[in-house]
This record gives sequence, C-alpha cells and structure tokens, in this order.
Amino acid sequence: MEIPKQYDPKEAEQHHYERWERNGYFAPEINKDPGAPVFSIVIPPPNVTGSLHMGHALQHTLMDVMTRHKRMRGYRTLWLPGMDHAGISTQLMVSRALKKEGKTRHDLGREKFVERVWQWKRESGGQITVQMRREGASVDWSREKFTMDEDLSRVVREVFVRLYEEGLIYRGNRIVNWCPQDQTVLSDLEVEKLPQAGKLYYLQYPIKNSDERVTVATTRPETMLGDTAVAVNPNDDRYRELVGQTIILPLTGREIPIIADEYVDPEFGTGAVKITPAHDPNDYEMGLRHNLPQVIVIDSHAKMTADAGADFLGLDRYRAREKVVDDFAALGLLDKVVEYDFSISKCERCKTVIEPLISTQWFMKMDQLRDLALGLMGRENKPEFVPETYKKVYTDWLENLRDWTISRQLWWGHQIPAWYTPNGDVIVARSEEEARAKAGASELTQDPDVLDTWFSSALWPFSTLGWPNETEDLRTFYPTSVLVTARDIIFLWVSRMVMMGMKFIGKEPFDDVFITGTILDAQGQRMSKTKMNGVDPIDVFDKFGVDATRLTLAQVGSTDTRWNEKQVESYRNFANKIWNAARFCLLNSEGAEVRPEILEQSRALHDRWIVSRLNKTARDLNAAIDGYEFHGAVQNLYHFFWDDFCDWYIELAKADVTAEQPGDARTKARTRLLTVLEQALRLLHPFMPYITEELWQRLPGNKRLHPAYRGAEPTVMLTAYPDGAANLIDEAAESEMQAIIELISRVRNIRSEMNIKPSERIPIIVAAPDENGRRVFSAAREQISRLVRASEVSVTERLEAPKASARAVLTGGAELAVPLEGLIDFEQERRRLQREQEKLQAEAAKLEAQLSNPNFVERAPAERVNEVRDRIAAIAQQSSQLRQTVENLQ
RNA sequence: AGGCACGUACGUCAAUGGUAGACGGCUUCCCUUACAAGGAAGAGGUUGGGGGUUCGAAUCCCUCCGUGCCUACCA
Repeated sequence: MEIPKQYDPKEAEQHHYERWERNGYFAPEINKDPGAPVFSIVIPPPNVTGSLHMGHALQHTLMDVMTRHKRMRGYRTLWLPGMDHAGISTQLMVSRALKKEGKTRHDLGREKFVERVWQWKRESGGQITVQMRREGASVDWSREKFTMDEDLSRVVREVFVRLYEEGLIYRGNRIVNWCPQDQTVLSDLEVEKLPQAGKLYYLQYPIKNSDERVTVATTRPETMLGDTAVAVNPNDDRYRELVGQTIILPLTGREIPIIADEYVDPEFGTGAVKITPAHDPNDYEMGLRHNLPQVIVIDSHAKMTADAGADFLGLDRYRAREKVVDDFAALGLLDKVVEYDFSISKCERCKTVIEPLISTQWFMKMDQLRDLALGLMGRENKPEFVPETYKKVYTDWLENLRDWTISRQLWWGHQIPAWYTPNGDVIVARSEEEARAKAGASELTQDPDVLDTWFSSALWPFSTLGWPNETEDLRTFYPTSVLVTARDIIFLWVSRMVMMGMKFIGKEPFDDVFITGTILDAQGQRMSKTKMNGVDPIDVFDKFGVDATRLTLAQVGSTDTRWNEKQVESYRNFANKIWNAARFCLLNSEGAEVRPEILEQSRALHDRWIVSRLNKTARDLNAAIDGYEFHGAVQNLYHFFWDDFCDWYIELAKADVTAEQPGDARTKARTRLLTVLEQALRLLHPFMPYITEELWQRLPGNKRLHPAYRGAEPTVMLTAYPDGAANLIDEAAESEMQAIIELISRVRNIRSEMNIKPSERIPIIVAAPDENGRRVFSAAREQISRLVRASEVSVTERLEAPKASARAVLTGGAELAVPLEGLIDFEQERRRLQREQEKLQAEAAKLEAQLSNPNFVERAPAERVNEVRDRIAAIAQQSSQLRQTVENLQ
C-alpha cells in the first residue's frame, strides 16, 4: 500500500464531499429509524451576492460540528441551507455594475432591472454554495431555499395580509430615516451613528413686539427654515415669562410660538431649542404633543423645497446651511459658532447622512409581538442564550422596542401586497386577483414599495419548512434545535424570528441561540472590507487545509479572538500527525482488521488503559459538544489523539505490532490498534471530516454504521459516535499506567540532565514496596526498556543500587535508580535532587499553612481537608526518601 | 451619557470559589525503521493596580487604569 509521508489536504478534499452529497447522507431521510430523535438547524442565510468571510466559516464550522455529531448519535438531522436576497445591498451592487455601463436602474425600468438582478443572482449566487461545499458543510441541498423563491414569497404575502387584517401592520405618515442617496426609508437598525466633529451654531430669534431675542443652539441651521416653535423647559426661570410669546422667524418672517416642554434640557446650549417637526425625530414628537404645523423644507434628494423660500429653493442641504449662517451673520443674528462633537446618523450601506423626513410608509406595530417574545422568555426562559449574557441584551432591546418601518423604496425585494383603487382605497390581499375580488374593481395599482429584507428573514425558520401548509417537515423540524449566529444581528434577526415564530406557529423557532465570537485581525480590529484587513477563509483552506482551519475555528467558540495563522499551522501539523499514525497502523495491518469486540478482551495494561482513555474522551466530548464547549472539545481531541494514542499507546504496542514473526499475538495487537484508531477517527470526524473519511475508508474490516443508517454505503459520517461507556472506564488501569508514564518520564529526565547520549543504553532499577506496584512494573518491563532505551530493567522490593546512581522517588513510594558508573557527576546529581526537594517543600509549606488555619479545618468541606492531609503525607514520605537518597550519595 | 464584555506566560487563548494550564514561540539534545509538519528534556506567571467578602479568589463585590462592543431623543 502506498501512503505518502505527508498529508495532502487537497487530495482528500477533492472527492469525499461530492460522494456524501450524491449519496444523500446530508438529508434527514438517510435515517431509517422511525423513532429517532430530531436535530435541526436553519442556516443564517448569507447574502446571495456576497462571498463567505471568516465569520461565516466560523459559524458554519460550529453548525457542522453539531450536525455531524448529532447525526452520528443517531438523530434525524437537518441542516437547512439557503440565501437571502438582501434587498438594499444587492440592489446597490447591481446598480454599481450598471453605472459602469453608464446606466441607472431608471434607464432600464423596474421590470428589466429586477430581471437583471435575477441574472446577477444566478451568476454570483453559486459562489457561496461552492464555498460551503469546500467547508464540508453537511447541509441538505435538496431543501435549499432562497428568500425570493415563489413559495417563500407566498409566505411573506400571507403573513403580511394576516398582520394587516389584525391591525398589526398599518400605513402611516410619520417621520422616518431617509437615505437621500439610495432613495429609500430605513429602519432604525439600518442606521449607524458615527461620531462627528461639527459645529454648534447659536442663532438669535427676535421676539415679536419686543427688542429681546431668544438664542437657540443648533447643529443644523438650515432646518430653521422649517421651525414652527421654540421650546424651553417649563421650570426654567430664565424663560418663564417668554412662554406664550411669539417669535418672528428670521429669513421667513413666519410667526412661531414659544412653548414649554419637559423634554428641553435647561443645561444644554442656551436652554431654548428650535423645533423643526418635519426634520427631526424629537421635534416631530414634540410637534405632535403641541399640535405644531410641519413645514417641509428639505425634499427626498436633500434639497431645499419651495417652502424654504425662494432664495433657498433647490439648494443642497449643506449649501443651504452656509447660506443660512451667512444670512444670520449679515442680519447680526449669529451669536456665535463653537466647535462641537456629536454623532451623526448614516446609511449603514452607503454611508450617506440620513435625512429625517416625514413620509408615508408601512409600519409594523410591535407591542403585541414583543409581549409574545418577552412572555416566552419569562415563562420558559426561551430561547436560551449561550453565552447567557446575551439574554439581557435581547430582553432590554425588546422592552424598548418601537414600531418597525417595513417598507422600502427599492425594486429588489418582496413587493408589498397592497393595491390602490382609482379613488385611493387600499386593498391588501394575497394576490392581485384576490385584491380585485375584494375591491370589486379592476383598475388597481400595486404599491411600488418592497418589504425590508428582514421581514422575510424573520419568517425563515418556518417559511423554509413549508408553512402555512401543515407539512411533514414543519411538524418534524420546527422548533429547530439551535440558532448559531453573530451577535450583531440579535435584534435585526433573532428577536424578529422569535416574535414571528410565536405569532404564527405558537412555538419558539429555536430552543437555544449560540452567539459566536468575532474573529479579529492581528491588531485586534474587526475585519472589514473597507479596512481591507480581512482574511479569506478560502486562502487559509488552500494553505493549511479545511480540517485544520475548522479545528482552529471550532475552538474559538464564543470568544473574540485575534486571528493567528500559527494556530492553524499547529492544527495542520496535528492533521499530519493523524495521517502518520494511521499510516503506521496501516503499514502494519497485514492479517488484521477493525473488530470492535476485541477491545474488551485484552488483559494487558496498556490495552485496558487506552480503552479507558478512549471512552473517557468520548464521554467528555459528548458533554462538551452538547454544552457548546467547543474549545474544551478540541483540546480533548488533540490530547487524546496526540498524547494518549500516539505518544503512549502506539509506542507501548509497537513491539507487538511490528513483531517479525506472524502469529496470533501480533494479529491481535494489530487488530486492537486498528480498532482504537477507527474509534478515534469517529471522535474526530465532526471537526475534521475530510481526513477522517479519507483514512477511515482505508481501514480494513467490516466497519459498522450506526443502526439508523443500516444499508447505506459505508462512510465514517454515518458511524456511531462513541458514547463513552462507563463500564469501559477503568480507573485502576489509568492510575497504574500513570505510574509507568511517570517512571519513564523520570528516567528520560535523568538521561537528559546527565547528558547521556540517546544511543547509550543504561540499566535501571525500580523498587516498589508493594506487590501490586512490582507486578505492574514487571509486566511492563519490556515496554519501559524500549521507551527509555534501557539495557536492563530490574524490579525489586527494596532499592539496592550502586552509589554512583541517579535516583528519583516516585508517587506512591516507588523508587528509581539509574546506575551511572563513570557517567554521573555527583555534584550535579545532588543539585538536581535538591531542586526536587525544594519543589516538594514549597508545596508542603503552602498546604501546611492551610492546615494550620483552624478556620480552614473547621469550615472547609471535610473531603477537601482530607485531600490536603493526604497530599501532605505523600509529600512527607517522598521527601524523606529523597533526603535519604541525597545522604546516600556521598 | 448609559449598559455589557474583556485585561492570565513572549504571542493566541483555557481554567463548576479549591495545588494557574494548552498550543505556538524560546533553550538543550536527537534526521531512533509512522511522522523533522517529528521525538526527548527544560526555562518562562504575586492572573492590569488597589481594596473588600471568604477557611480559600484568575474566578464574587467595590474602585481606579486600559481595551473593545452595544444601546441612547440632548438640540
């Protein structure tokens, strides 16, 4: 058999995925057990025109680990993939492409433009699916969904109609966030607040029938053209008698009142605020409270309107700002201008400064829906957030929830299912025919707006499973088991899914929410396209392999982590280690094959030990994966495979396995080795799917699949994940093996400290006072000899060794001597032993101090106190033996 | 402005209130017949500072310093 010395990830990544997919292993139907428990995840759908970044790779790795693990545990498993149409960003992308051809979407018209987007989707949407296949994501492609698919669009209309009929969706005229660049309204969550160095302008407004003036402070002088009041705090003595008086608004000559409102902070600025209800959200609210008129002076292109006055009509808002300031200065009404830092709202997508505008839009009332989500959390503590800290983030946000602006002035998205009759009546219906029937008219115009992308995303957990039909999938897979996502969409997406799930299904969309950490760059900065500091997961795959990358990402879990390529490299080395361990097993496999039942038959210590380690590791891994403790899971796997299996088990079994003479003993040793390896590969599989499949396929023997997958073509994917049988965990074997490991380590330490050449064979003498100890050491004599390159291993009751020996005292009272006639440097040996003595004394001193504290003895659990006493006794014994050894040295 | 995290070895990160660990890097030795992407042995920490609770604190509380993130209607 030809097996290269180095693992080539690309080779293994080439063909396994294709076969897994073709054989239907990813689909839940592969599970033939009618009573199988269910595990399901819906993917957070990536933007159809995007490509995968490190955050996706992280999320997908975790979802795939869970899915593969549960599948191997016999669950009926569904991980449902799909993509999001991502209204604004997709439309922007296509618009940008058009711009390069010197066209705008208006040149094409709506229909042609949308067709163009679909074409774009067909061309670039495939990229993500290719990347996901590369990742090894075991998603069921047969159930792949796209938010703009016809069936999902039908769900959107259904939900819209039902919410409208209940009065939870309404059309209204309100102040909204408007992006003058994208020409659409945005929800509060799509607006980002950025700090900005700006100016605060102090403007003087003359009071009617008086020489007095009121000074107001503003960051947006141009909005003064739309002022309809000046407000002061009712308790502000400075302005008490001004309330009720009238101001002649400069540049316009309009008369506006001075009003009192609690909202005004007397401490800020001058304590008097200009009120522009049409162009500021707070002023808008105050305007409603005081019945103020709304004078619109800025239009949807952020240019001044006719109501701003003839001098300003058509000016850009920033140009208008300069002119207002100049005019005030000319009139002697500009009090002062000071530097002022504040935050400014920008469009999350295009970074244009948002213009608050009054506009007719569709809104969703959130009170009832919010209460459904809060009620669920209150009653059942669902969904359960991991880490728990996000529960507070989630509930706090829900508690302060306001109505959601759901319409968007875009062409790409779900067009709002509302039609208008010629006389302006609104008909909301599932289709145009239904609308016509309802209206009793045929001249209908559909609302041109589309819905916020997150509207359809909110329905994802059930729209993908066939709702509103009572489908088998919906019954089986809803609620899903866990949602894995990044923390920045807890509000945008997670909370809305909960509300919609509760509203329409009456059940939570998922039991748990696992929030992943963030991968930062080496400087601790967020990776972003604009900063160009992102690391492309595909490049990492190419360099180190998918499995190594997955292992790196899996251990990130929920912690923010700086990207460190060295970590991936070390897991690449781990993959190579696995490869070579398997290579060794396979090169020595003649006559042997995987046979699970053989593991429990051997009486040899190292065999019982590895079986115990294997089962303990399996037990811990199951608990870790179920508990979302991915870091611990990866550590466990790494150490089990590298330390226990490679460094110790293979070395201990090597003599038997590589024996030149064929025979029963050799075959059995080889069989055990292959069988342990096979189980280790199963343990590794959810994390490292490619290398495990590649190697598993090469293992000889009739390897069994999980009973639920009986009849499927063999694959490690469908084997049973070892469950860590308690009866195979052998504490006696583990502690006996520990003694041997300690002995070997001590001899190696002596060799190294004494500078004994690796090629030089030395005799060693082990003295164990107890019979069991002698039995254990004697039985392992050959192995010890091999691992420390000893010429001879004597096991005795009492230590009788030449003076010129290096010595060590082992845990449990056994002693070790390495006769080193002519090689030993007594002074060096004394120093070495003294260092050991000091270590012991330091530890003893700490423990004694604890024990001499009466409060400790009194209050600490007895169990704990005894532990300390036992340890002190053990140290005392070891220490006295060590002292003896030092004395004997002269 | 509030809120929430975080600060542990040179680096990246672990550690149910119970003797601070891993991996990488570093030092020394070894190309020993699975693997130099390897083997063996080492060095390296008063857990950001200070205070408190506790028999016992990296862990819980307070405070200060530093770093992130989120939310917010101060014109």
